Amino acid sequence: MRMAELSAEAGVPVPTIKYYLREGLLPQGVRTSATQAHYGDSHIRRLRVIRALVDAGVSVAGARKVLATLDEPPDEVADLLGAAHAAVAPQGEDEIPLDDARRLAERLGFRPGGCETERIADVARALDALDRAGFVIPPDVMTAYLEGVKTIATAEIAGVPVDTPEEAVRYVVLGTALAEPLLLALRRMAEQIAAAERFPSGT
Amino acid sequence: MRMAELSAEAGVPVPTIKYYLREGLLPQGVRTSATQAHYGDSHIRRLRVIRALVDAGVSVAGARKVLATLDEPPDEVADLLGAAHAAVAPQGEDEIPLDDARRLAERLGFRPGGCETERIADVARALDALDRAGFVIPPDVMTAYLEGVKTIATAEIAGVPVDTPEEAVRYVVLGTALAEPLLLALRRMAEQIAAAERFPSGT
DNA sequence: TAATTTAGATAGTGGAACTATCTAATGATC
DNA sequence: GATCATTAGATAGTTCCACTATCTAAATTA
Repeated sequence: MRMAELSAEAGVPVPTIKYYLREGLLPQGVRTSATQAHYGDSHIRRLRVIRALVDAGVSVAGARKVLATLDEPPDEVADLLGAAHAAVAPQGEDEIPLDDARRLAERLGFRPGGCETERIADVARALDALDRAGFVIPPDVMTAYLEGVKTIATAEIAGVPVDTPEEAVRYVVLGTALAEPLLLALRRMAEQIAAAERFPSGT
Repeated sequence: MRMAELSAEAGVPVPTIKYYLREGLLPQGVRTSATQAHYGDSHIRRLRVIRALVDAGVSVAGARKVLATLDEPPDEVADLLGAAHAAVAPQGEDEIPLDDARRLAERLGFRPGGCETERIADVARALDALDRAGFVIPPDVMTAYLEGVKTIATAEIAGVPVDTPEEAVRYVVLGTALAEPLLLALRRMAEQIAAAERFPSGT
């Protein structure tokens, strides 16, 4: 298939496809001459994934990392997850206290070596931001956060398909990035439902 | 306090403060003459909240909505939550099928009137994005998502302080926006911990 | 009086994600 | 085989966003 058809199939403008090619998000097609190349179904699928990532709020640079991990996955699941997380998590350089975050990690069942420091730092940064805004999360709510994410994460990891490595990689890498908007949307929906129960329409 | 001091106290550059004033995120100070105004502690606190929102990934336009809700909150909790959600949720115009999202809402305990359609549409959009990427969430994992967000949302709503309306408003509005990065970071951490248990360092 | 500070207006910057144009070479069609 | 459309690759331009800088006239402070 040629560029025009790829564009039509995937619903992505030609200049944008060229941009993704330049940025290394989409592999080159098979060259048939100096000014022609042709593309296959894998390109269509890849384009759909790119759009999904970008729509999910992942930057083009982040999407490149995610896709690079998909293409050349590390062998160990922990490393795979680490790469997926590194591509998606916001990064900051500044030093922040990790103690509170570490305590939360322990409450989640953390054991030394069971989780990279960078993820603890993520949590620490989020806590720090809350703190700087003067916002305090009630202890009971924090406990529920831990319980909720534990439920979620345990099921996600239990759901990693072990039949073929490709499936596992796809599941872990894309699941990390693409499920985020869904989880946030589900939380908002659940909040409204819970609010309707507690405050039945009258304050 | 004058502009320079406000800037120093809040750690925000003067031009940025002026920008926030222009954009209506920060209320004007009390004018003492044609070229002077002075600011109070409320301005410092407000600036910290603005920075926290922006750091949390909320756009300046979104932050303006969040702050407007803080300043003039609706009376009903449901409306308050709705306004906070509307300010934070990604918005899309296109028509998408709501059926799957509605089914999830029902599994969360939805009852007609218990949740605005816009939140269901959010979920629907997230599901659609997953779908377009060809990514399928295993049923067990989706069940865990529902259970997890239900745990989280129930505790959050139960934690709404009812002593003073101001507290309730602050809790609902800021909690909606500021807890998002924390939840995502906690999920990533929990995933790594769960992965370390299931795949103990050797695929 | 002189130096500093400020409000308000206007304009400029840098990054991100596209989008457009151009050229030379191909491929498809008449 | 002439003509017209298409393409790769290069380069440049656009739009939006969140700032950041400059300027002026007035006011404050030293």
